[in-house]
Amino acid sequence: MSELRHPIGTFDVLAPDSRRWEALLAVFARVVEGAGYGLVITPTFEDLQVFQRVGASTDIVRKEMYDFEDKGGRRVALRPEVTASVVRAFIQHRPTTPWKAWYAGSNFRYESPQAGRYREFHQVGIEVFGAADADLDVEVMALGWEFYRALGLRRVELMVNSLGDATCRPPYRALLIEYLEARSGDLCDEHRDRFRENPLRVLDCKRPTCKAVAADAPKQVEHLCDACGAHFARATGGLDALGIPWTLATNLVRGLDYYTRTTFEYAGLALDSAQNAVGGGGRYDALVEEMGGPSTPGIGFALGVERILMACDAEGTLAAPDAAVDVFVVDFAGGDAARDLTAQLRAAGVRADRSFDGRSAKAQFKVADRSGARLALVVGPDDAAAGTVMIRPLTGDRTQWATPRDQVVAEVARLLGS
RNA sequence: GUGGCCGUAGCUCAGUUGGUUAGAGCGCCAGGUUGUGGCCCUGGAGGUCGGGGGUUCAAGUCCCCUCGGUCACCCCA
Repeated sequence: MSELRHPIGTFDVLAPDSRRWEALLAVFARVVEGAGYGLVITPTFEDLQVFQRVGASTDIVRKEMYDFEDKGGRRVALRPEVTASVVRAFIQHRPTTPWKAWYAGSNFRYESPQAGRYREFHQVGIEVFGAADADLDVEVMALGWEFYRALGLRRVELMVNSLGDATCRPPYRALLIEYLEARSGDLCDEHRDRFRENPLRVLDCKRPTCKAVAADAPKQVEHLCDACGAHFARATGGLDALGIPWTLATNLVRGLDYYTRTTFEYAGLALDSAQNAVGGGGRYDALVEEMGGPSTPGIGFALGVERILMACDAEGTLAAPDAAVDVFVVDFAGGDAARDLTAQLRAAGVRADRSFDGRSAKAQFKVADRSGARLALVVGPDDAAAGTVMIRPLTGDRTQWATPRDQVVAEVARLLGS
């Protein structure tokens, strides 16, 4: 066992597994860029305040944040999620709205790892600022849906809820507290004392006692104000119009407190329930203003890369694409040909590899075979003296032939093109 | 933070009631073919048995501690 390892809750991804990551990111970029979203790159760490303003009362910010003091005495934190950073960037740069952004990157939460849960994990996501239209909710939910479909996933469920807004959430909240007050004896230990601070959390509690209470609790969707009700009807009607199946999840409460109106989650039905949340998001119309910016509506989602890959494993989709070079140069005449030919081939757009350290012809051919190359270029002492290169197909009819050294790159390009 | 299970070669694992120099398959390297891959044959490299302490004539094996992995609770992606 070597002494140095990756930190707890982190992991390395090497090829060929990493090719699945490349493929996943390429599919995501294709889907969202095809809808007018542009890549936004924000820092991996931010001033601690950026995250504290977003969710001071949530576990993610309270207990799981990787925060520390840097050498300049600043309190900073590795981002536990990306939305806060993107909001901060929006406020700082004030791009024209509607601003449609996508991202891909690491997030950090200090908790003990288990299946599908890591201290550093990866998300892809989108955010849109400056449009309150319910049709945008439809677009955002549909893009996530399309992305899963594009990966080949079939067993994904879209769950939708509305959390109301500043008009209808407070009265609903009061109603919920009143209900919980009457049933407080039936709540789990944790929520019996704490339901007054954050009553919505009880709806999300997985303990059987709380679940029973939550089942009969008043539902926000039945107590929406007229504006939120119309918004929700338009958003869900839009999903129906696009033929995207969805289910109403009246107890859906997300882990961050900034959501308003439409909230949603994607569940991977092929996964165990402990890690079946493969993505989630919602509207956050008050967040930009809360963080010190102009009053601006917003909506977005974040999808968990590790969870999605688990779902792909479970559904047997998204195989790692084969990576292969086109040509492998076998040189046992001193190495000049391997050095020069690989450079010339690459300059001509041909993927080319070679061996090093003067290995035997047999060893070089073994590596050539493993490389997946279609062609080998062979240069031994006789070829070098004659100024020729042997072209040898590595599959099918393996008859090889000699080609003049100064024509071989063009010849290879022609062979590969056909 | 709490609990279950698990740590032997790069990987997957075997290793008997404690007993000599810890093994296999795969992978890797070399040779069999002084210039030609996949199959085959032969050989080789590679291990402080996670670490520390203890019991014992003797510990990969038993005990304690510790570190790590993994899964679950909580929370979430």
